[in-house]
Amino acid sequence: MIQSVDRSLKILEYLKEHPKGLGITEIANRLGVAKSTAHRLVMTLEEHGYIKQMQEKSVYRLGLKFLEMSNIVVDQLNIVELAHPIMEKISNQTDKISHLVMLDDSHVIYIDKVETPSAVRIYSQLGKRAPIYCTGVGKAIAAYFDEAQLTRYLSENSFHKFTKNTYTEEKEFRHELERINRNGYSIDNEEHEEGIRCVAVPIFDHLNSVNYSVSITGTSVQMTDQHIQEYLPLLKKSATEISSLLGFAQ
Amino acid sequence: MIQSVDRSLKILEYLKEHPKGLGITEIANRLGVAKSTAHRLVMTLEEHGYIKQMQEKSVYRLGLKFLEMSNIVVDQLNIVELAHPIMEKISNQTDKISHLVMLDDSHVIYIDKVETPSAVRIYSQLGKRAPIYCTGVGKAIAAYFDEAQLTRYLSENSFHKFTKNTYTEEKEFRHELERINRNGYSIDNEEHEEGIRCVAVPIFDHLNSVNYSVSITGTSVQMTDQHIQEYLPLLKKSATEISSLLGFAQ
DNA sequence: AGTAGTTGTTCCTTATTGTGTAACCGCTTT
DNA sequence: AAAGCGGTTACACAATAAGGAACAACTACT
Repeated sequence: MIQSVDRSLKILEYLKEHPKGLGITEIANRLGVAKSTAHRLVMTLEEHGYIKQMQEKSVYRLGLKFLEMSNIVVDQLNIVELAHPIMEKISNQTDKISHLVMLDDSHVIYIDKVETPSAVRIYSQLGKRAPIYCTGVGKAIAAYFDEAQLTRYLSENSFHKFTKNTYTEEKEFRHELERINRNGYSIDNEEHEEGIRCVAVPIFDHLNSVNYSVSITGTSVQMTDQHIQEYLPLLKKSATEISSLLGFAQ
Repeated sequence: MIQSVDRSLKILEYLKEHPKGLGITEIANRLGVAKSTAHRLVMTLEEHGYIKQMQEKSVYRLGLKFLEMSNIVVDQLNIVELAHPIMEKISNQTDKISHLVMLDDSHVIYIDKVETPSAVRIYSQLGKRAPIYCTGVGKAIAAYFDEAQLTRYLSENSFHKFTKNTYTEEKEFRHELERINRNGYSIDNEEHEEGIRCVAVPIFDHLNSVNYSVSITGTSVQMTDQHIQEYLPLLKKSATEISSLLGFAQ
């Protein structure tokens, strides 16, 4: 651990906790170093744009450089890469297919899946689009829509009755979303395809918004309510892991 | 300028330019120091969360710490908070992307944006820096530079011809700024990217100075001169609103 | 108005601290 | 099996960052 670098990063920490800014003397006191030392550290950080001196002088704040950097970080948060090993664990422990989907307007897109050798092959394709209203993964995301998003979705999409369980009434669908939001998970009870059930949970990103979800899928024989309750803790824990890899704090 | 701190920040810069990550040896080579030195610097940065080692080992990337820090920075830029609802109105009424930018030396930084679900996705990133001379938002601000600022800007920056419409002659550029100053709005006529046009207006703060601007962006098909004239009253009114929220008295 | 007490900033000498050399470990390749 | 590639650790030396003191600019109080 290099002392001067460590000190400079501590300065950033202090400024983070004091958004109104700190002066050189305050910084020096907190660090327990001479003013001149603090000054040199601050100058170096300022040179690189990580902190900036306010025009009223005498206070320093965090600089815009962090915006630039965080942007790069967000870009390289490739969710598939991060989520894949976690999904492998899910599939290994449950011996079921796990899916990762992404919100795309009024649909979800399957962006990753993990199969297990012994799991029954269920037709699913990466890149496939599926409706929101009749899939576990879709509903898990929609449960976190705000009112404007939801009304817009409902007005622009009609509900096709794929199976006898498909929700087609707005009122019932809204109830279902509320229930999902309360429970933190959604179930697709053969609403899209006869004989296929799945359980899905939302993934939160660094902005606290839900654009992805992850699910476990199987035939209705493999996925009784009992099975689902058994898998839920693992699935929820996994989603939390993925969320925190995406920078979701708290 | 403290050498070790400077080096550590240079490492962050290298990692920014290599989102796929860099190894210790590569970092050491770029810095022109011994592997052990690079390693110690990297360790210190990692300790604080600014970089992280990937599980496949052997490469380091920027860490999530930047997300955390950038949130603080955004918070203290309360203009974003103030302007956001107004920008939402703009986007809703025009069904186009709106951007808020801030002057930063010889560039502008995108500090907020509002997209609409149906608007064509245009590549734009929060935190991105863009040149002043070839963007609508940049020119809207530069039009209010005083003579000293402008000559300084012109002497320190060269104009790269991104497209056939990019201004590269000082004389023409000065004329353009005068025109913008007279009219109160600027147009980016595919000067930065082919096929993208935008219209931007300046925002005044409590000191009557212009450090921000707000814009509407779209493809050249969506943003004909006619569209721009149609959107202008809304955009100007919105900028006035934001200005007064910042304490601009007039 | 003058003075005492802030602040940030600069200079210079010293020894603390960061540096490079070299060896080491774990891995893949030949 | 050994050579080559990565990252990691140990250590002696001297370059470099640290601290003290003095400065300038500013505010507040007498």
